[in-house]
Amino acid sequence: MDACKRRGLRKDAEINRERIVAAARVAFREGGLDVPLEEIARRAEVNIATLYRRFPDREALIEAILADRMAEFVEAAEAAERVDDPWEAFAGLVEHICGMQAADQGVTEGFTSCFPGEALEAPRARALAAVDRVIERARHAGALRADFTGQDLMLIMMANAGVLGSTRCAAPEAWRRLIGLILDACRAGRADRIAPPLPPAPSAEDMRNAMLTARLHR
Amino acid sequence: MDACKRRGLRKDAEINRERIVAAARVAFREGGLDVPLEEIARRAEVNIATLYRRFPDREALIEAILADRMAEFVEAAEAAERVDDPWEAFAGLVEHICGMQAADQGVTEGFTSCFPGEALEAPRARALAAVDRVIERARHAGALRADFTGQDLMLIMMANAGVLGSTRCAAPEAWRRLIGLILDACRAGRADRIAPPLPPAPSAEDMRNAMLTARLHR
DNA sequence: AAATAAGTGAAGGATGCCCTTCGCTTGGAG
DNA sequence: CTCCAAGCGAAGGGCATCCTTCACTTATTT
Repeated sequence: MDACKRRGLRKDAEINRERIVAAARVAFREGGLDVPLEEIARRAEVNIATLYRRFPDREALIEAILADRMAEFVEAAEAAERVDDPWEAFAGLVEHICGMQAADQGVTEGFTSCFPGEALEAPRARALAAVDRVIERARHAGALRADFTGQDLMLIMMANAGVLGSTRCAAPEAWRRLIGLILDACRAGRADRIAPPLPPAPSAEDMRNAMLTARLHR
Repeated sequence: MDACKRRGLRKDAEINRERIVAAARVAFREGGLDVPLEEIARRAEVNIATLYRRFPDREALIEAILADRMAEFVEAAEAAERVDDPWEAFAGLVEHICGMQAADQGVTEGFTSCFPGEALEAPRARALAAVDRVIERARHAGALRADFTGQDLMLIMMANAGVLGSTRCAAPEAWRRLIGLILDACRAGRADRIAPPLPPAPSAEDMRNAMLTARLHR
């Protein structure tokens, strides 16, 4: 009764809600986070007003859809912690994350342009913490280059997003080549030319703000 | 008289044209290729109709602006051919190209989303030919990993575009870190894990078509 | 200096998307 | 069975951007 938030939904409304969520999942996956909401309503065979009643704005809908993708992110990161070989843990995690981006355009945009919505903050922080532990372990094991940081992983995700944006249709496997190259670069002892570290290493906070403003500017 | 295409321009019209071009150069650099044409007209202190009279559509304007960026691309690639050390030639060229992307958002979008406009086809082909020669030389000198191809350079540009899209404001030097990493990966003999080559290597034609359609879809 | 070809700007459809309103319909409790 | 709160769809207001039209102005030519 008092329990969950929306369990006061009438049965038909609940059905419609599921139709919307399902349609949005597909639409965001295939068309990115900017697809017209009206298209989502059409795919759900539901009136646009119904969509707006259930989700006050686009952000709310995105949040609902991205929630379980984010959960997968958390799970993948924590699973990587349990992989024995530190390098395999790291490399496998990178591949998993980038694979998620490749499989879902909404993930690509949502994870790199900004991490929208407060509801996703907690799982996101949890995932990043696990990721950091995986990175630290690989570094200390001497498998991962010593100057690698969590910021670099963000960089990799952004780079992957760029490749996917241009090749998703024509060469949907091209991203594998990119992260193959990058993983080569990440192995410890491989570098005799040192890639410059990010200069004064902008804080995660700065990054986040910049991402938000960047998104608004468009 | 019959000679050049637009040398029939009246003097005031020529002046206005220059104002438009100058404004567009700045606007595309700072805001990307999607800036409203009305904003360009405003910056040029010219009526929107004047802009449309001179450039029938956005593509025509983009073509005019990107022409000299493309010329710089050609020049950089051919200059790299004259650099003695094959690796320095290659690495310097990659840095130059990515630096152009970093300096100009219009270049970032124009060079990776698609290469718009027939007028740019010729210089583009010329640049890519020179790039290929630089790559071949570095490979044969044993400096560049044996499996590196011209496609990989495209991949690098796309990856760089992705990083720039998310960091241009907050961390405008972040891209250097990415290409530092990637260049590490490109040195010959560095790879004991082989990055998978692009599978059946989609033809340049396929790539191009996909880029065009991708652009249309947005 | 007048004629005329060319250029200019203000205004105005057309489209596509966001989001809201309002009268009708319907599920489900009494 | 009846009732009504909740849900629904059709229609529409608002805004941004693209691109065009047309009456007026200005540069050049004779």
